[in-house]
Amino acid sequence: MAQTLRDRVIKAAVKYIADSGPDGLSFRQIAADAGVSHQAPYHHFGDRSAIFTEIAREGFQKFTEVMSSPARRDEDSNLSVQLCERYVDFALTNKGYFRVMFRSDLCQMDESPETQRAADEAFDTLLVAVGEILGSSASIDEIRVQATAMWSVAHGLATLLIDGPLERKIGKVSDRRALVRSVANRMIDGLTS
Amino acid sequence: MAQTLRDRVIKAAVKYIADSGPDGLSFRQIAADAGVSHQAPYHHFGDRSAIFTEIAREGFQKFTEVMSSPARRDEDSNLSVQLCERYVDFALTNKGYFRVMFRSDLCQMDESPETQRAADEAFDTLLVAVGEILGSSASIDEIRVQATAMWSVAHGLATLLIDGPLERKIGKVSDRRALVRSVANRMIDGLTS
DNA sequence: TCGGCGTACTTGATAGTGTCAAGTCGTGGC
DNA sequence: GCCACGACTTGACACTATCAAGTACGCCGA
Repeated sequence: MAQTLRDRVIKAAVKYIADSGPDGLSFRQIAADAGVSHQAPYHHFGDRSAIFTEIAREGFQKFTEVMSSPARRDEDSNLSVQLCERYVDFALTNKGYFRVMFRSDLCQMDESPETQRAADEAFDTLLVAVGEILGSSASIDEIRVQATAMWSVAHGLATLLIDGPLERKIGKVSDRRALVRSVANRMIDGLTS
Repeated sequence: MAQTLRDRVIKAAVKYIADSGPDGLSFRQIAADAGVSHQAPYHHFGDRSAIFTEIAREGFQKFTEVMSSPARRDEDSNLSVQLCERYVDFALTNKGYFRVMFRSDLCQMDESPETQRAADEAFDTLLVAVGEILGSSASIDEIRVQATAMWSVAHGLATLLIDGPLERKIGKVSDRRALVRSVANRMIDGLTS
C-alpha cells in the first residue's frame, strides 16, 4: 500500500498487457480499479503514450539486467545459445513489458531520451556480449552482422512464441527451453567456429 | 470505381496500417473518406476485429504466393537464404498486411477458419521448402526445428527492420538486401552442410 | 405487373475512450 | 498566516465502436 499511484498504474497496465495485449487497454478502467478519478493517471504521465513509453523504459532496463548477468560456464551450453535463451526467457516472463518495448507506434521514443538511452544500453549489452564471444580478432562490422543475426533469431523466436502461430503449427511446445536451445544451436553452429 | 466498398475499406485500412500501425485506425474515418456512413463498413464485416481478421487472411494468402514461387537457381545464393530474403521482402513491401498477420490480439483467428487455413497454408509452404532444402534424409523433427529456426531469423529480422530499433542501432541500412543476405548466410552456414 | 425479400446501405442513440480546462484539498516553506 | 505547489477531482468535449432501427433498390417467382 506504500506503493505510489504511479507505480500501481504501471503495474496494472503491465499485467493487462501481458494478459490481453496493449490495445484494448483503458486507463480509465485502471483508474477506476485503483479507486481514483479517471484523470489521476494522466497527472503522472502527460498522456496515454507517455505511459507506454515509461513501460518500455523499465522494460529495457530489466532487459539489460537480465542480458548482462554473468554467463554460466557450462561446457554443454554455448555462450551464444545462452544469450538466446535469456532473450526468449525474458520475453516470455515479461510479456507485459516485451509487448510494448518494440512497438514504436505506441511509444514515441523520440520524445523520451530516457527510454531511448535504455534501449541503446540494451543493444549495447548485446553487442558487447557478441564481441566477447567472437573474440578480439573480429571486425566491428562482423560483430554487427553477428549481433543482428543473433538478435533476429532470438527476437523472432520470442515474438513467434508469444503472439505468433508457432505453437499451433509445430505442435505444443512441451519443453520450450529445449526448443530454444536446439534452434539456437542449429543457427549458431556455423559461426563461432 | 468498379471497386466494391468492401475492397475500398480494406485497401484504405491496409494503407493506413502500413503508414501508422493498426492502433490509431478509425473505421469511422475510413467510412467518411469513402463518402459513406459510419456504419457502412460494419455491414461487410461484423465488427472491428473482423476487418483485421480479413486483412490477415489476405496477407497470408499473398505470403503463400510469394514464398511458393519457384526458386532461382543461382549458384551464389543458397536456397535458404532466398527464402529468408523473400520473407523479409514480403514484410517490408506489405507492411500493412504483415503488421496485422501476427497480431493475435487484433485478429481473433479462432473465429475465422478461412484465416486459420490461410495461415496454416503459409507455414506449410515454409515446411515444404525447408524439407526440399534438407533433402529426403531429414527427419520430420529435424525439418521442424530447422523451419522454426529459419522462420525465427526471417521473422525477427523483418520485425526489427519494420518496427524495431535495429536501424537506429546498427546504423542506416543502405543496402537492405545485402544485410539480409549476410545475416541469413551466417545463420545458415552451419546447417545445410 | 405486382408483392415480397434480401442486400447495401443510412440514421440515431448509447456507452466508453483520451484529453483539455478548470477546480479542490492538504502539506511544507517562508 | 499565507502562499505555492503537487496530487488529485470534476466536468465537458470530441471521438470511437457498437446496437437497433429504418430506407432504398434490384431481383425473382407468380
